[in-house]
Formats: sequence, C-alpha cells, structure tokens
Amino acid sequence: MHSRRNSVEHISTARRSCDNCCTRKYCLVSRIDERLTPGLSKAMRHPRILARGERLFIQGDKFYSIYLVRSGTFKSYIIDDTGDRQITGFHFAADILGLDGVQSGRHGLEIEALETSSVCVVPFCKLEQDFGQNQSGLYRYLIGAASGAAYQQSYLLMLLGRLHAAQRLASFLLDISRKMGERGGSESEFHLTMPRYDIANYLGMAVETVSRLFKRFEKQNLIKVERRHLKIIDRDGLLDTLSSDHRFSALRNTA
Amino acid sequence: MHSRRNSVEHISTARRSCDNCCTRKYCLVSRIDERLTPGLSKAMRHPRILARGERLFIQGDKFYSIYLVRSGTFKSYIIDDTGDRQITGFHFAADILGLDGVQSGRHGLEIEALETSSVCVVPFCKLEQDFGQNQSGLYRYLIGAASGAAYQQSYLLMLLGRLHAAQRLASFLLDISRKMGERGGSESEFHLTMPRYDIANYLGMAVETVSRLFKRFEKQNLIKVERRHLKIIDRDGLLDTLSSDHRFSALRNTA
DNA sequence: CGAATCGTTGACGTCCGTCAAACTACGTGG
DNA sequence: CCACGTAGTTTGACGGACGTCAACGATTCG
Repeated sequence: MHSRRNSVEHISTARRSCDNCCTRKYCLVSRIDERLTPGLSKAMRHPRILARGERLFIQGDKFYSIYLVRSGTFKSYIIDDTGDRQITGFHFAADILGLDGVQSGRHGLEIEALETSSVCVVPFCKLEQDFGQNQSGLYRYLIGAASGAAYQQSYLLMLLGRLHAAQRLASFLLDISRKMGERGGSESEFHLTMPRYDIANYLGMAVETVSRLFKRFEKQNLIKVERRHLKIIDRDGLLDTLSSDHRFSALRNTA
Repeated sequence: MHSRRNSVEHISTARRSCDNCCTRKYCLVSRIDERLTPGLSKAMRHPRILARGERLFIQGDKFYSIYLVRSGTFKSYIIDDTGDRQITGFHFAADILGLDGVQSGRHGLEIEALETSSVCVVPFCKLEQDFGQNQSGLYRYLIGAASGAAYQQSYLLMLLGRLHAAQRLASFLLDISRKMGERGGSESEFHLTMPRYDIANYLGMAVETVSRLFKRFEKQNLIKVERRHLKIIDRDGLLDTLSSDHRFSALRNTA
C-alpha cells in the first residue's frame, strides 16, 4: 500500500521498525530477549516486500529463514508430480511462515502473495545461536516433527480435495505399504489393523464405496484382499490408477 | 502380541528397555544426551500398554507428555461440536504422538489404539529442563506454531471430508471473518484478496460451485457480495447452514 | 481498443452417498 | 457345542449433489 521508499525511511533500527509494526502485540519477536540476539535485530532491519503474485519461496528451496507477516495476505500450496496445486492455507498479518522447512532443510510448500505484502525475515540460524548448545538439535527435531505432521496433513488435503475415490484409496494403500516397508515389514503383504469404517472416514467417503473399490481393485488384479489381510499384486497398476485423470483437471496459474 | 508380563520382565532400566526396542534407530530418545537428563530415563522406565479401543488421551486432556510408539498402531481424530469424528492420521512404530498439545497446553485431538500397542511416555517438562533457561519459551512457541499449523490442517480435513459444499463455504467465510476481527478489522465487512479460483481449490470444489453458492447465500440474505467485497449480514444464518446435516451422518464408535 | 483474467449462468451427466438387506466372523452365555 | 447378538463387510437399487462443458459478462491493463 505505501511505497517501499517510505517504509525504508521509517526504519533506522529493528526496534524502531517493530515499534511501528501493527502486529507488534502478537509477534514472535516480542518473545526474543534483545540482549541475547545482537545479530538478529540487524538481520531484521529490512522487511521484504512482495508484489501480488510474487513468491516468498518455492517448493524445494533451501530453508534459511522463517517469516512473519507484517501486512497483506498470502496463500500456501503444494504441487504434485503432475503440476496440480492444492492450496493449504491463507495467511494474514502476524502469521508465521516457513516452518515447513525445518525438518528436511528444504521447503515442502510454496507461498505466494495475494496482494502487495510485507514480511519480516528471521534467519533461523540466528535464532538457534541463542538456544545454547545443549539439546538445540533436539528442539529442532521436535519442531521438525510438528511441522512434518502439518505437511502430512496438507498432503492428505490434496487427496481429499483433488482425487476421485479410487485414487484416494490407491494412494492410501501405497502409503501404508511404504510405511510397513520402512518399519521392516513386507511392502507387498500386510495386515490392515483398522476397520473399513475408519478407512472410509479417513479418506472422506462411505464405507460401501471402500468395499466396492476393494472389489474393483481385486477384479483388476491390482490387489488381493480378504477381510483385513491385504496383498499388493500390481504396484504399478495402483500407481497408474493414482495418476489417472483427477478432478478439477483445469490447469491454471502456471507462472 | 506378546504379553505384558513378558515385556515388564525385560525392562530393568530405560537403557535396557531401549536396547530391546525395535524402533531404536529412528527414535527421539537417541537424540537426548543421557547425562543431561537424570530424571528422564527413570520416567521412561515403564512403557504404557494399551488394549484395542483404549485411548492414549482425549480431546481437552491436559498436555503433560509426548509419546513414542513402540509397537502396534493408532488412529488420531478430532471431534466436532455435533460429536462427529474425522480421522486425521494412522500411526505406526517410531511415530511421535501428542505434540498437538504443546501450544495450548491441552490436546486438540484424540488418539486410540487399533490393536494392543505400547508407547514410551516422555514427560515434556523433563525435556524442557534440559533446554536451559534462555529462550526455551521461544522454542516452545515455535513448536506450538508448527503443531498449531498441523491442527489447522486437520480442521480443514474435517471440512473437506465431512461437509457439503455449502457448509464448507460458510465455514470458510466465518473463518476469514474471525481472522479479520482478530487483526483489528471489521468482522462483518471486508475484502477477499483471493480469486474465486483459489477459494474453490482450497475448499475442494469447482469455481462454478463457489459462484453459485455465493449467489444462493445472497438470496437467503446471509451475505452481500460484489466481486471481492463481502458483507456478512446474518452470521447466525451462516452458522445454521454450517451445522445442518452433513455427509456420513451415521454415528459410530460412541464409546 | 483488444487481450487476458476473472466471474457468472445454464444444461447435462455421473460419481458416489444413501438406504435397505443379507452375509460373515466372532464372542458370550446357556 | 449351539443359539444368539453384535460389529464388520458386502451387495444392489436409486437419486441427488456437484463437476464438466460451453458461452457469455465484467474488469483490468497494456
């Protein structure tokens, strides 16, 4: 709204900058003891300004900083292999952006300004300096776990929002299969511990649909299922099912 | 699978316990320096065992500990005002459970064992003792922010999985309205910064449906909308729309 | 003034949710 | 061991919510 030139003139120190900030009372920075963070205020001196359509970071970007929304609005979204997008949230003043990168060191989603907006840039390494040496790795791990959970949910959102029932179930089976493999079991044959009803609820469909799809997959020779015992016969076939046309196929915003 | 009696006999100290644990190589505990945490190993000596259907914690429970899955499987879910449930995830060995409680101090979701399962109990206060005094509040805040994001996503899952298009849009509008209010704007009249296409994508429906619903809400005198300018006329009416019958109305598992 | 982006409106078809009923597996008590 | 109840799963018939397609306004911008 106001020009960048004006903003810069107002800011002589980060403290000054914060004093003028309308999100002051909710802000993360107010929780940081200024004495402990000599480098931080300097790093935060210049807010970053984004025009409409500009992206704060994109999927795969290396993770350096977290961001505090000063003004404007943002959308975050994930992009799947086929280029389709699922918006996972809208963000307003005082929201924290970028924590999704803590776990892997790379951003798992993408954030774009919906109008001219500004953020404070908080370098994560500066934050970590103040945590003291002991156990800071642990803390980072916990943040990663929490934001990893958020990412996992975003992914599920993508399933529910964009895929047909058959694709959702295929994705679910492949997901379980992978997890069983990671934990030392067989990837192709395992026991489903949850009832059909839970699967249906999780995937946002009716129990009857789950039942019918299991049968259909069996007829297509993709799986063999008896009660809760499941055997994956044709993994590639399931992948094909997953990647077949999905809902809202219209592409857009392919900037 | 093996009896509780056997497990207990094997455990003489937490270290012994961990040595026997098949999730050892992925586990959070391996990241904790034993010298720094005299109380922790003692606290973790006895894993907690849950029978099928038993719950680790329920929505609203006070947050004390996080949990590491040793064996078995769990489901997590949230419950809305009407008692309906949305499953938000299935959890296997080595998963971390309970971080959803860090932010508010209470658990926002509920976790139930799908079969006989066991978890290690890690009291969060013991962890925090080791973080040192400086800035541990900040770290906690960041974990809270990350897990808050996960919870937010779970909530959206509930929308996509269980509600009709009209209810999703009503919920979206009320949500935006609240956020605008929290940030000092008007709750009843504001500017939508995102295009219809983004709203549709976010809520998992077609653009045309969004458009038609806006019109319908207008005819019902719930809102007044012109392009991106929105005015909420009848908040209670929107709430009624939201709470009207939704999909998968069949209740279950009302233990 | 075109071109592009965004939003609206109508007609049509289908995926999948709803309802109803039968079948199974499993546990419990007589 | 069998009768019985319950919870879980399957199957079929039916219909409505909503996605798809197509075309037309409205707005912005170079």
